[in-house]
Amino acid sequence: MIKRVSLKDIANKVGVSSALVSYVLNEKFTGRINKNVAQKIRETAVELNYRTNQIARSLKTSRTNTIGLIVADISNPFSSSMARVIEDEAAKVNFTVIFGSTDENPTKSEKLVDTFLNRHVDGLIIAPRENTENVVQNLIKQEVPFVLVDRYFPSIHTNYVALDNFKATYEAVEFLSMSGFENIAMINYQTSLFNLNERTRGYLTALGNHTPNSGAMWLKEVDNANVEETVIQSIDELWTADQRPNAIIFASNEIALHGLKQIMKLGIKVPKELAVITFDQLASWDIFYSPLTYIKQPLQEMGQLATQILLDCIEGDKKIQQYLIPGSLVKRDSTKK
Amino acid sequence: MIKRVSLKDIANKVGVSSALVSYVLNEKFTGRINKNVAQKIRETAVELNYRTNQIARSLKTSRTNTIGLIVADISNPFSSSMARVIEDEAAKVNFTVIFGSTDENPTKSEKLVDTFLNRHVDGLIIAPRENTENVVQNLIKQEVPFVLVDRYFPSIHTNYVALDNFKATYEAVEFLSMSGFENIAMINYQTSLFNLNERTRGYLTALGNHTPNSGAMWLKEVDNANVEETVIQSIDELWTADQRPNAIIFASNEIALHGLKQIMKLGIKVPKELAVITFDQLASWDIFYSPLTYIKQPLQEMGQLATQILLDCIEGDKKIQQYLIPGSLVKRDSTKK
DNA sequence: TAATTTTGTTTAAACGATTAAACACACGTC
DNA sequence: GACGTGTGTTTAATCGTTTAAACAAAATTA
Repeated sequence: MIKRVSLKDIANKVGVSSALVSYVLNEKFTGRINKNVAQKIRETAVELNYRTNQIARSLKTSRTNTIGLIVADISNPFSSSMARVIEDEAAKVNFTVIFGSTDENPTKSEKLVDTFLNRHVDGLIIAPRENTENVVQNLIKQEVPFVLVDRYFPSIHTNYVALDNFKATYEAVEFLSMSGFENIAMINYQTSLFNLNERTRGYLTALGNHTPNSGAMWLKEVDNANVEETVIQSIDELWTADQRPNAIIFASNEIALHGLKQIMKLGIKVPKELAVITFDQLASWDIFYSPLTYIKQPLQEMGQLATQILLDCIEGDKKIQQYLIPGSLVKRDSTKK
Repeated sequence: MIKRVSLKDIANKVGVSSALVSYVLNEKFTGRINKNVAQKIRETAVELNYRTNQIARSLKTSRTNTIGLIVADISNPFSSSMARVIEDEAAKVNFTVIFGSTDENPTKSEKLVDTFLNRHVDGLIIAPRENTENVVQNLIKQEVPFVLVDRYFPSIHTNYVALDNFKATYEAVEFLSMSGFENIAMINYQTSLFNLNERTRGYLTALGNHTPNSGAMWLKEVDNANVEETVIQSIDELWTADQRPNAIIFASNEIALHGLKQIMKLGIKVPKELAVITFDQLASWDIFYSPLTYIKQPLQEMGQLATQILLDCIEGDKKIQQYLIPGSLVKRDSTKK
């Protein structure tokens, strides 16, 4: 790359000290500085095409105006949509976002946090993977500003912004019941992640209320490491069971995509034979032959809130902020009786 | 944030100069340095939980080990998948990726490039938007290492990696013809972007070869600023025309999603009444009632190649590298006669 | 034994900004 | 004429690394 123009270059050209140039360009002490000199400096800066060296500035100010975003996989539509919201929100205050995907891999998680801290990000937004409580604890110990999104650990006192998963699935089940679907199945991950288990809890609680003693015969939990296969198997099992469900809730967009494929393969009629509710807002849901009813996560709100909380935190705000945001059930053909 | 440990802290604790600590931790002059002292330094570094301040290092070395990725919209599956590949490829050589979305907005494009250059990224990977030749020209003038992906300007001599769009659509049309679909429509953007026009050119050329004098009566070009509406309108027009097409190619995943919805709405039977081919590999294509035949872009290969070329370029390689990579047609139900 | 080489380490100057403190000068005041 | 007060600008230290060059002591050579 070509040699870049520094404050000193401007200073030399104008015939002043580089301190003065810095003051002018940062609009400090505007009252005291000679108007003509200031003008001259600004003109020369433009003329030489000066751009601040953020690196040097960061070293001095120990602020990088950078947010680190850590998600499971940036190519997942949920993550990338969130990334987009955060990017926009950060840009408003001149922050940039660097990102990394953990692949739900604990070593990668730690490594990413490390890398980002080496780069002195001002703060982190993290969708933490399973069993990374220690990573989070470390961040607290090091007083790194951070916010958890989507997922959080109820046992750790941190900032977080997440969907009210319990309420969301509870309401989904309730809606199905009200619509006349009584045999409601659900496929979720076999996991220790609190937020996902809240989905199961919402499901079971609502079932308890509406169809007493239904037990958990229609709850399937699939293997994170082998989602496709175990989802297919779950659908098969549900469909060959003595008593078939007539509705199903998929607890994630990934599960839903595999599940729907198997539903198509088995020729199951949606919603006639099986009503379907899924999570997240995906373009895909529109082009399924029976447009899907889905639980919409308020991505925009969650992303903005998370960014805002992080910025507060970076500004030194010590107050811990925790938000559970309600989802909304978007009702369409796949749950029409 | 808590005060961080510096080289000096280690140096003081061990009783040596910080230069020596730097040499040890960077494994320079390993032959000369006393093994015991080196060992002691390494131990102390671990003990104090030292992490290099990348900012300081960057200032000195003028290398940030950072790649700037500029796409139209990170939440688009094509962009986010590409981002993921680039992230992984960059991580292998300890590079981090910062990203920004231009929204196909020229001012935002320039601003992003500016921001990233201020942050002294070592290089850029860009999917350039329409009419940003000047931005690209500026990068060349400033000798900033960069690679264009997906899109490029044939008039400017730059590194690029893109799909062989001409060939891809040519082959798609050819395949449809061979399968017995003669009345082939295409919906593309009304644009000046070379790569998209190559799709049109491939389509028209193939048509010329296979169904002489068919003209362009089935070619529709939609408005970038108003995609949904104009796609719907295009489908309607095609379907009410004197002579209906019996096959259609959607030139992007965005166009396809809108188009498929309208196809569903009109009750058009795929592939009986209308065969469909679309671009990109999306999960959505699997859950359309007639799984879609699509032109798969070799994302993995493109992302890796782009990153590799950029790294070469950063290393000082002056050779311009240009790649057009063939896509592959994944044949499924939506084009079965 | 003196000169040279090798070995191990330190010194000090960068990188490019920020910013507290110092400075020089003009002006008014007692 | 001594003193304060404002005004406009500069000096110089600092952030935490890297790295060429200097240095001192020990080992080798002549």
